[in-house]
Amino acid sequence: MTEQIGDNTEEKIRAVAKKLFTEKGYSGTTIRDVAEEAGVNVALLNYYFRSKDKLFKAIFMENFQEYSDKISTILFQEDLTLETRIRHFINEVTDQLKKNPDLPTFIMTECRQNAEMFQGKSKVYKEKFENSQMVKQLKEEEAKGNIRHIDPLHLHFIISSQVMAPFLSAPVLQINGIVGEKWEQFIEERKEIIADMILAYLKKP
Amino acid sequence: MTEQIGDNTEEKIRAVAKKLFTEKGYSGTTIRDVAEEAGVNVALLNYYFRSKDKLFKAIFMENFQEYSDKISTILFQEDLTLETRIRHFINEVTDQLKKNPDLPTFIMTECRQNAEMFQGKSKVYKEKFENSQMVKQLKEEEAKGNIRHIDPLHLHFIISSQVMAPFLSAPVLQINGIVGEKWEQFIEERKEIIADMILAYLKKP
DNA sequence: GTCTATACTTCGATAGAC
DNA sequence: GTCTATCGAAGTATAGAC
Repeated sequence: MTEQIGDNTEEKIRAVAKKLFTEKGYSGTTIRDVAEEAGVNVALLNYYFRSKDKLFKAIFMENFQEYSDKISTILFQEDLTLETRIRHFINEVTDQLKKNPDLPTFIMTECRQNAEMFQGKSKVYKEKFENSQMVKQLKEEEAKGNIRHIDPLHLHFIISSQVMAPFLSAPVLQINGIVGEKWEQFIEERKEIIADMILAYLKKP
Repeated sequence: MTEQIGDNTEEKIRAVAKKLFTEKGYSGTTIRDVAEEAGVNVALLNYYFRSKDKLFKAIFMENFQEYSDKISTILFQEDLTLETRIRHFINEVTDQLKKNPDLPTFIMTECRQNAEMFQGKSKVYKEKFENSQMVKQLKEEEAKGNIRHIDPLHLHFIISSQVMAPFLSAPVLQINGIVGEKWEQFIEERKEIIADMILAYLKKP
């Protein structure tokens, strides 16, 4: 009973920083904002995290890892048909992002301003992807004449960008009144539309 | 012979600022950077544009207008079949963005941090879209049984986000070696894939 | 129009008391 | 662990000479 989850100072700072960094980006966020909203002072941030940069990286890499692990899992899972895998991928990654709606923006912003940080991770991911069940399956189905030819990179990019799009564009949608209940519905409807669209394309001879 | 286009100081500042703002975002850009790269001093920026904020908005709104005008034109053009309109839209908007590759990021960042600025523009655009040839055509073709039903908002969002995706994700693609010649090729290939994909979906009963 | 010089503000970081 | 106080660096804005 002495401690509630997320109730200690370090967690509080982390939570606030995560919120602000994803909302306003690295440069747009000041450690003073974070401190104020967390109800502490600036010195304490540096006590826990040494610097703004380290605070950022601590939060960011945690988020990113979680997300890319989820993706890998589905890409490699053994017992799925191509169609099921694609639907599963779209549904799971969407749900994952719903829990972390600012992650796509987070990744984009950071890649733009801090590319070096991703060089390594990205190379590993690329190799994993190329050896995944998904790519293997794409080649097999194409050879069997079940689907048309598509560069796996293109397919992967299309799926990923379609899943991420409403999160990246959330502010634009918001301006158009797609918020709250409507937003939820919009995202859910997209799951099926996107999957159907990709599968319609693949299946067409 | 006394003046070359874009060679006067104001245009020079505007050009440099546009470059830096789109590269590094608003917060990431300093007026000292702009001044230095434009070969002038800080005071001159404030002489022409009064403040960093006004400089930014001047450039931004100019870019945005150009882009949304292009979109409107294609949405309203009279003598196009639905298929041609979709292909045309994808091709034209892609080409437009190739000339202005940082505009999507520009818009996203700004909507996130400065939503009020778009409230008006967005409402107007939405009404225009709902009364466009494209939406009219969608309803007609659906009534004729030529295409399946889709909420025009979903379709518009899918097309737009797919066209913008590689620009928003440029840094991620860059990390994966999609640069220069490869980038050019990637974008061009996508034009056809995206169009085929959307049309495959629509045409499927 | 363009420059120098400078006042004012904000930010990240740290020293040191408790 | 947490706070106050303060520093140096970077940024914004303006006054005033040319």
